[in-house]
Amino acid sequence: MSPQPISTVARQFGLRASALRYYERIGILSRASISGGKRHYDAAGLNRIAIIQLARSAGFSLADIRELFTGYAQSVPASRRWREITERKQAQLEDTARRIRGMQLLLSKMGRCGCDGLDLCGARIRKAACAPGRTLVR
Amino acid sequence: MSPQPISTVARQFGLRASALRYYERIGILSRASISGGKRHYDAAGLNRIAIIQLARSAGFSLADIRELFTGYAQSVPASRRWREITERKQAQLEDTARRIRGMQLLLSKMGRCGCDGLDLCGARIRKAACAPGRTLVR
DNA sequence: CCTTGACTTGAAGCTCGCTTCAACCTGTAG
DNA sequence: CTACAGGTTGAAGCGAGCTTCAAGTCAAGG
Repeated sequence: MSPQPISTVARQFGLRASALRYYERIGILSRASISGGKRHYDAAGLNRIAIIQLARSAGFSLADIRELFTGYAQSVPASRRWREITERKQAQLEDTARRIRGMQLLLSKMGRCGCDGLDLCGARIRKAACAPGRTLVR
Repeated sequence: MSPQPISTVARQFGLRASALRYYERIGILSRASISGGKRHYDAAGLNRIAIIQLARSAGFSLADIRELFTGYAQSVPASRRWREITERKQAQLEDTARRIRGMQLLLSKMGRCGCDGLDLCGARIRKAACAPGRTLVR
């Protein structure tokens, strides 16, 4: 398969061309070869985009992804990079998940609020005894 | 308790004074009475801030909170407002939680990647057969 | 040759929830 | 009186992850 233009690649991955250019600008995509004033992506480029997409969908920030590509000595194999980086990410996600569970608990209490007016409700929250719950999560 | 100055209130709630002024500006806090060129918060003001804090900790955006305060006819009691709004939020949180679980699953697959080079790994992702997992979560 | 369409560039804009800044005002202590 | 603490205002900045815009370039088709 010959190198493809940016619009084709973008469509393939469900991205906008502007996103690909942005990735290049911030250095997570190496500069695409430009011929005839236009970018063309070969297999290596497509592979990298695939990695970016997968990592994004697992919650990686673009900074995380840059680290994956450029934060290790060349000799470090992909497998170890993934292992190290995914471990950190797991911890972060676990944390996020915990906060979400806290919010859900709080929400279920809030849904059972019996106050007439919001002011009263606020007063009860301040006394930490309102139906919406007395534990501030965080 | 007499009306308190902004710095005291901010400290009480663990906010910055600038945040309180911001809330006022975007209309989720009613304009504080100003005497001697300075804001002073009475019980009603404090109650409202307490509600805002609780709602924030349950994942409400400031727009959600504005709706809670001003998106209903005056006659609608607090209890019903909470019920309606928390139901929507529960659904959103459930959705977020699902996506997080998807990410965790994906991450655990990624951690077991055995690829040597990232390019190879990307190629496998493209063929949807790489260790990091073949299901793109969303 | 001219138009069209797809691309290029750098710069600026967007959302969210604030924070920071500069310039100014007010009340109190010494 | 001055100095100082602690406010006030509007405007601008931040970070993340892009998108949008204006102006220019390039190749193909008629």
